[in-house]
Amino acid sequence: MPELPEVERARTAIERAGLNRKIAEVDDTDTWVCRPHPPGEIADALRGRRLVSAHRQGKTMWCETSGQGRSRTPGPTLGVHLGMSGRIVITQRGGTPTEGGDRLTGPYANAQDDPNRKAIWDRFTIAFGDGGSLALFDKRRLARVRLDPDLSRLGPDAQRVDRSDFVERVARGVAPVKARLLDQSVIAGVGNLLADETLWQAKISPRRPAGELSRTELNRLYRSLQNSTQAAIEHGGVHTGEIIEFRGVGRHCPRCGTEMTVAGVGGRTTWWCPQEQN
DNA sequence: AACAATGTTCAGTC
DNA sequence: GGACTGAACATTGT
Repeated sequence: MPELPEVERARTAIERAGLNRKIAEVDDTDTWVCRPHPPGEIADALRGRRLVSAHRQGKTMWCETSGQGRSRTPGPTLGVHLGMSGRIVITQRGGTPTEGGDRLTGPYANAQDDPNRKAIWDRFTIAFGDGGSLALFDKRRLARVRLDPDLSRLGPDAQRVDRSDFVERVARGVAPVKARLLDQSVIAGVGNLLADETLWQAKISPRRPAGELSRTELNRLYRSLQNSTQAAIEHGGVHTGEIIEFRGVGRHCPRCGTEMTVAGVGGRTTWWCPQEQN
């Protein structure tokens, strides 16, 4: 699931329900998700502190932490990347399910109250002193947790980049424009579904070489990206986009009725309308 | 059983 | 070195 809109919602959930609660214990024993930190390293760094703010650039999130005890010196930054399927689940005092957090829905709804969920799919957990917790739930296990994450290779956030910066960065090279949009060092936050949605809205073929787009097309692409991103955040995620339900064999373009085309572009399965997207 | 999956990274080629 | 492509990564769902 997680592209920029889902990560933004997770960040908001942390901001609303996960801050300023004392960290009593941390389970960082999944050495794959927490690599390269050895078990206990993240726990030792966080125990006794509090998360004090939640930030995001593209699909990368991080929390700043408080000093310990009377110390005014801030703690380390806790970086979280949701990977392909990670979600943040926050519980309140006494473990009440996810009030204010990201309630599990859709195919994972069953896992919400599954007693085995924690043991099997919670890859990283912070236990707060009040009895609640913040967990990284991730079936696919491609999520990442790390201290003081390196953000230097991320481009500007797709939601905050201004138009001239966007145009200058995207309109380069001979690679397909979709590949350019997916490159996190160019613009951070666009994933496979949001890219298809944006290109469909802008009526631009995903295969067009990025450097050959006209000024008009680039402006349209920028607008479409802003619109589809904002809509996805408000409506609950990229899966709420218009084009998403038209990914599938025999499906038709919701605007013109032409049968959708599928092919690999930029290394990902890509759907587009061959009639309108040129 | 084989393949795709909303993610990143790294090896290899030009 | 930069630009670009494709495979690998761990696991699940179809």
